[in-house]
Amino acid sequence: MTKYFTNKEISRLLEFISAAYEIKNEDKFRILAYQRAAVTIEHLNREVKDYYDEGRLSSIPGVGPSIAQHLDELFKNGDVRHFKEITKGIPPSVLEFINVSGIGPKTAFKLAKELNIWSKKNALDRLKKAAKDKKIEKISSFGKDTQDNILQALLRTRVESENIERMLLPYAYNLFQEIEYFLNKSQYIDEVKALGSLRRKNSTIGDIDLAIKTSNPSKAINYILKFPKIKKVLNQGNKKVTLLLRNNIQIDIRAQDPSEWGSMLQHFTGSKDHNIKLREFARKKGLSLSEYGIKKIKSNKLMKFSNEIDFYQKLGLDYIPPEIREDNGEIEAALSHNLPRLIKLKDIKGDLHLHSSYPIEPSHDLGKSTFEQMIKKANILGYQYLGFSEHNPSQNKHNEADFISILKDKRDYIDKLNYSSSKKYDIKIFNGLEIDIKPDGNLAIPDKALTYLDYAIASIHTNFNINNKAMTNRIIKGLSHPKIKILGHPTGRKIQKREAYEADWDKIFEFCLKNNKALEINSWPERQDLPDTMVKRAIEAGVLLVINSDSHRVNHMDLMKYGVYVAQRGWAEKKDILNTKSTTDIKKFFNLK
DNA sequence: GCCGTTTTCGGCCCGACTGTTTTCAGTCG
Repeated sequence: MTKYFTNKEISRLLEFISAAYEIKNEDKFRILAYQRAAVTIEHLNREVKDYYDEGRLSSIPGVGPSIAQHLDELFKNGDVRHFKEITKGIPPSVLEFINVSGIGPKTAFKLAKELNIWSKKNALDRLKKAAKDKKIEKISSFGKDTQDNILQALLRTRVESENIERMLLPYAYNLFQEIEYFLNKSQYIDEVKALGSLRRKNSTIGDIDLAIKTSNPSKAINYILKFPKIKKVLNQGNKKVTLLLRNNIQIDIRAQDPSEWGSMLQHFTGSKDHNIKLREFARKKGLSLSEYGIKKIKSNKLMKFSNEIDFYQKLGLDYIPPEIREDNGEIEAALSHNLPRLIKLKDIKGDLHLHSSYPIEPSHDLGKSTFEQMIKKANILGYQYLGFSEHNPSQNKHNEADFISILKDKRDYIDKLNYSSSKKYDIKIFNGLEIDIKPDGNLAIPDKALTYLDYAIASIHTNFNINNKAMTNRIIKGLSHPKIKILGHPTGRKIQKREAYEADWDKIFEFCLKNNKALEINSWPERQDLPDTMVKRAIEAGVLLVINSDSHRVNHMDLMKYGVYVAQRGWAEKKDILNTKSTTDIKKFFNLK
């Protein structure tokens, strides 16, 4: 009888084994191997259980014959004998403690032992109490400062566990701009740049990383410390400073000389996985990489780089855009000159998911801006077409005749609009609708009413918790009508609020490819749906995507850029995105004359 | 313990900062 373990549970288990090895002073490369396997599995976009069922556990990167065998045993028996032996004498509380910033395996073990905190339950609360009771400073090799730091870190860990966690990208970006504005006022700071996950345009951001270009780091850092929103300076040296702001956001700032600016950007942009892979690659060429440059290992000679392009070129690589530095094959592609030419915001020629205030008596929320206001904005954005796709009229308040009359009226209105606005703007207006896919897969609108539309988006807004097979069939059935051209916010996830629903995406991709349906990348910051990893999968499957803002008012139309970022992170090129195409091509895709 | 376009054996990313046992281990990114 096989047991089920989630990726997260397996990742935590391997992390615990790694910690146990570290506490026992085992070989550091074995520790590293477990750590790497844990991290890979945490970020895997398929279930480890699927690999097990296929007998391919060791095809997971970082999982070799030994770990594969242990995982095999885990799925078969529910536990692993070898793991039990290793973790013998290691308190489970250690796994809780190492989540606290500043506490690693060794410190965790010592705390657990000296304070006699064994079980996981309430481990952090008990640690906090010990710190408050000044028990930690009495342990040998610990002092008052360490005790204070642990207490402070525990208070922040608390916040994390309450799910306040990570910022959405726009929030992080606005905060960065505020800091940037302040820093740029200093005469000692030549340039300020967002690095880390912010520069890579991750959908969520933990800490804000940024760099300053300066020839006088100590003066520059003194200036930084005057930033008004600082609650606490977490650590401070000659080259970097870590701040905690009043909103509990952590800011890492790194100062570097202009001559080393390029290597520094590369180093601090990450991702960690990308950098590790890059340094391993460099090492094989006898080179060692750091934020200071590229060093020839034999001669110990350091080459400096003022820009990143030269840095990558020195390694024989094409310049890799920050958005795809995730160790997803970009280094190999850069070596063989096969990097994607990522889509840009200016490639976008229109927006096909807009909710106007047109009184359509919808099932969900109506937009707040008029057709005219949105067309005017589209003109400013340089768009060539727009698609209005309000939610379908509510089912329980309307009969078939009502549907037909409402949609016929909207058709007439749009036709007139196309005629009148064509004198003012060169923008084609498409008459769309966003239609609910009901739990049984039927559309929430009578067939006859669909004839008035140019196209429609089908979306799931209710009954998310059905099984994989039922959801897959529901989506495919919902997409089947010829007027349906787009699957809206396909996975249904809301970041930090709702998980994506279960579905067989390979099957859905295949259906879309065969039947000319596009999958949406919804730009709404808390959706960003499809997520980047799914974008990459969809593109590899050959499916066409469309980036939409899902605007409910005029200023939302500026959110398009966040959808473009997701597309970039998923390796999308212009050709992969429907709304980079001309009005004529869109008409063809909609089967219109 | 993992891994391979120099290798199936012999390597394995690199440096900053902190606190304390004051010379370096532990932790982090």
